[in-house]
Amino acid sequence: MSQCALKIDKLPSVRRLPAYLHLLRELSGKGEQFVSSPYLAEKMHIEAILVRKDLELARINGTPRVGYCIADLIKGIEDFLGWGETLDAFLVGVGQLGASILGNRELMNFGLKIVAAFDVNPRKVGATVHGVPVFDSARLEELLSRLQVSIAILCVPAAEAQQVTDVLVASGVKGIWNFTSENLAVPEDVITQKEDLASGLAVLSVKLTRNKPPTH
Amino acid sequence: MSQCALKIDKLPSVRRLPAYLHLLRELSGKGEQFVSSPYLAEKMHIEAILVRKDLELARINGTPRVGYCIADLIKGIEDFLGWGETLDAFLVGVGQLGASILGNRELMNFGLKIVAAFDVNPRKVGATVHGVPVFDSARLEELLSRLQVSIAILCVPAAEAQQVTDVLVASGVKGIWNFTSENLAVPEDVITQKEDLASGLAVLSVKLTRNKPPTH
DNA sequence: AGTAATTTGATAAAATTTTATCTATAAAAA
DNA sequence: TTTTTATAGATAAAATTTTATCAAATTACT
Repeated sequence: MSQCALKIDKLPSVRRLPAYLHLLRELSGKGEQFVSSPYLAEKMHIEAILVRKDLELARINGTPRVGYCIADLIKGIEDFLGWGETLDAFLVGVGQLGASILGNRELMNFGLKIVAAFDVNPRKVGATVHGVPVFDSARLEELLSRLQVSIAILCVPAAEAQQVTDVLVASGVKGIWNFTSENLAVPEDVITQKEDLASGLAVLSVKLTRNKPPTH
Repeated sequence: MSQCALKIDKLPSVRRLPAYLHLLRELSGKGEQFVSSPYLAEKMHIEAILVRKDLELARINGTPRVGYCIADLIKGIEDFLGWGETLDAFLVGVGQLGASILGNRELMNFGLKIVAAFDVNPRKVGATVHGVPVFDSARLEELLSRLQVSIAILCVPAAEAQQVTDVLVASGVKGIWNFTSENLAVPEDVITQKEDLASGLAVLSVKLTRNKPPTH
């Protein structure tokens, strides 16, 4: 087995890393130097041992009775996620959702900088939404190749999702953050990440019904 | 072990159910009667056996060589999720994100009906956003007890999240769909579901970096 | 009618994720 | 200084989730 083939999945852990990062930055802002796994566990509502397992990804050593150095942890997590230097991204589809993503100041803290947005609506083209210029979707291909952007945020209506995706892929986009309800078809070397509001609601619904007193 | 204590977790499966529902409704709309696990698997980019495992939750029997009855599946999934009859919900915080959630027509298909929104901004109070009236946040407690709403969608700034949560909990809210970056503290009998944009981005980032050719 | 092909569903295995246990270590307290 | 306490980290166990295997069932084909 080659040194490159080591599987570093741990997707559930990866999913929790941004929450740690958020907490750690908050603590850092308050001037804290160290943090312990029990502290983080309490905040995150998980077990301390799980926190330690998660933080193994950051490859930072803590010290007994003291905890982890917050600055090191932040750096370690950022490095693991590749959020050291921010990546440029395009956003396609400046509807309600697209606009709210453009307005999300926090994204910049997450390794992503949206440098341009695209829409088919002529009344939106030319405008600037939260500091991001909106271009005509017809220029997507042109600007993609010009700016060498490899990440796209997809917020178009479901009916157009696959078609836009095909353009993105053809222009060399390697990662698509998919906010549509479509299951996109892409080549093997393109990564898609689908965000699905409903899945969270499903979890909430199930937990709520399980929480109710039985009705028999 | 009592008959009520049987653990019906399978959270990953639960998370996928809405995606099945979406596909099934689409097929149903096209007049299809039956669907097979290999078909759904291809659409969802997962294995057929996993589809069958997931669909066990709906407690619907398929027939060999034919598949599952789409109408039955839809009903079974809706019932499992408690999405048979829609629940009323309040939305608190009509910012960009809140407004985009109010505008999400699909939510109604997911067992949730937002009957009122709340904001502290006097310029928003009194308005109607996507058909939902916006009230002053000061009236949250009053209207919660009056309308007996048990689900809240939290879209306020992080700094106010816990404070608003305390009001919600005090007024009998049992489920909070949390779109803030705060880890809310709530009593044991209150369910919170935190939506975290960044976690999806983390997965995308990690997969992208793992996808790259090694640099040594 | 008989055969082949496809799909479900049951059972089992494998993989992943979470939790538990224990030792070593560093700091605080006695 | 010695003892106590809290925490990290290693190892192991348990729980969960995904994948595999195979028999039974049903349809389509010969």
